[in-house]
Amino acid sequence: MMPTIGRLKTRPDFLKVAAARAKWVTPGLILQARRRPAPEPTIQRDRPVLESGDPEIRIGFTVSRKVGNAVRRNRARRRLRAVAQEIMPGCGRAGTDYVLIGRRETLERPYTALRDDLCAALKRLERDRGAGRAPRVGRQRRP
RNA sequence: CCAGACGGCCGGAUGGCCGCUUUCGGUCCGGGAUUAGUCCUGGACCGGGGGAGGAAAGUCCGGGCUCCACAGAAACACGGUGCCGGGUAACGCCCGGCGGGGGCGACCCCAGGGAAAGUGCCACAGAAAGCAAACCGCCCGCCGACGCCUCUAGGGGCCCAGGCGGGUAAGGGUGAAAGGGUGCGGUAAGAGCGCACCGCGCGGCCGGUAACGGGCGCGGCACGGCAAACCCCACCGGGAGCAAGACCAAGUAGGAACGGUAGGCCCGCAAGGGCCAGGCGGGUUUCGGCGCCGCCGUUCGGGUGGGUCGCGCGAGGCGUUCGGCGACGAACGUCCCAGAUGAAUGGUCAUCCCUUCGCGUUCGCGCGAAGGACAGAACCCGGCUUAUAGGCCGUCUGGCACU
Repeated sequence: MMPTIGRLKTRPDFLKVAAARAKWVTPGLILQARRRPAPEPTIQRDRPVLESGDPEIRIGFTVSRKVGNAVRRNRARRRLRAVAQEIMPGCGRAGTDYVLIGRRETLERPYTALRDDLCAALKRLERDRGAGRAPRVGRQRRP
C-alpha cells in the first residue's frame, strides 16, 4: 500500500525531528528522520507500530539564508520537493517524519545525482536503525 | 560607415513527462441543520480557465484603507519643503519655462527664498578677515650722523644712513576671499579724483501670467562670503500601522494583590440610581465638543502553533478619436488580469535562439564545449532610489566617404 505524503508545517514539528538526532549528510542535501510515536498515547509502550496503523509520510523542507537570496532559496526548496515527490512514495518508511535541508550545492548538482543522494541517505538511516545501533551522525565522502 | 546624445520597449522560445495553487462545472464519499423540500460545509477524482517583476528589491516620500470617540479651532513645539507656471488624489514626483555652469554640437548638470532683523563663524598663511586699517614700498615736509664742496675763524651748500610728522593704497607679498574690473587722463605719489566700457545699486518704462529679460536715466560704489551655522519668511504635516482591524471558536479570565486617595447635592427604608465636581483619553497648553469610570502608582499572573474575513473592479489595463508644446485630460469602445501563509506560480528532459572559445572550412557555414543578467508578490496604488547579461526601435548631433 502506497503511503500518503504530508507536509511538516510548524516549527515544533521541525524541532522534534532535529531532536531525534538521525541525520545523514550528502553533497546535495541533508536528511533528518524521526519515527512518529503511535497516535494513541496509551500505556502500550515502545512496541513497534505497524506500518498499516499510520501510513503517512510527512516531509518538511529547510533552506537557510546561507544558501542565497530569496530566488535561490526558492529554487533549492523546489528541487528538493521534486526529488522527494519522486523518491519518497517508493523508498520512504511510513509513519516517519523527514526533514530535507538544502545546501549551496543543491542548486548546482545534477538532478540524477540529487536523486541518488536522497536514496543513499534514506538507505543509510534505515540501516542504522535496522542494525539496532543508536542513530548517529555521519558524512558521506563526495564521489 | 564611425563616434556620440536623448527617448521608448523586450527581459529567451516551443514541446514531452511529472507536480503545486486558485476558480468554475461534473461524479463519488462524508459532516451539520431541518418533519420534509432543501440549505450550509469538508475531501477525493475527472474536465476547463487563471497563476511573479521592471524593478516584485531598498522601505526613502505621497495617498487609499483601518483603529485611536470626532480628527474641530488657536497658539507653541517639532519635522519637512523652498526660482516661476502648470499636471496630479497627493507628493520631496512629472512637464514646460527662467537664471547659473559645462560641451564644437545634439544635449547635460545645479539644496536655485532672505545676508541694509539679529547672533555667530571665516582654519592655515598674512600687517590686516569685517571695521576699517597699513608690513614692505611710493611721495611730501622737518631734523639730520658720516662724507664731499665752499668760505676770512664762527658758518653755508650738496648727498645721504637714519629719526619724527603727514599723504597714499597703484605695486609686492598671504589667502577661497583684501572695500569693484580694464583702459586713458590726472597727480608730489596716488586714489571713481575725472572720463569710456563692463559690473553693482536705485528709479521709472517696455515685453512676459510669473520667475525674469530688454533698453533709459540717476548714483562714484555704499551693501565681502557662509543660511548643508543658529535664524527669519512662506507653505505643508494629528498618531500608529494589515502583526491595522472585524467576527467566530476555545479560554483560568471578565485579571489579581498591596499602598495612596475618593468631595458635594438629589431620589429611595435599603440595595441602588441620577447630577455636579474629579480623573483618564497616543507632542504640549487653552477653548469647544464627546466618550469612558472609582482614580493613580508598584508588583505578580494569563495568552502569543486556532479559524474566517479584511483580500483585490482598481486614482485599473488595452485601443481609437479629440484637446494640449508637454506632463496630462476628456469621450467612446473593449477586457477582468496572481492571491500564497513552513508561504503556490514549479521540477526535469529535448529542440531551437543569442554570446564566447576551440577545431574544420568550398568563406555560405559546419562540429564540439561553456555560458544566458538583476532578482520572488505578502493590504493596495502613485513616485523616487538602487541592481541588471543581452537585444530591438525611433529622433537628433559631430565627423568621413559618395552623389
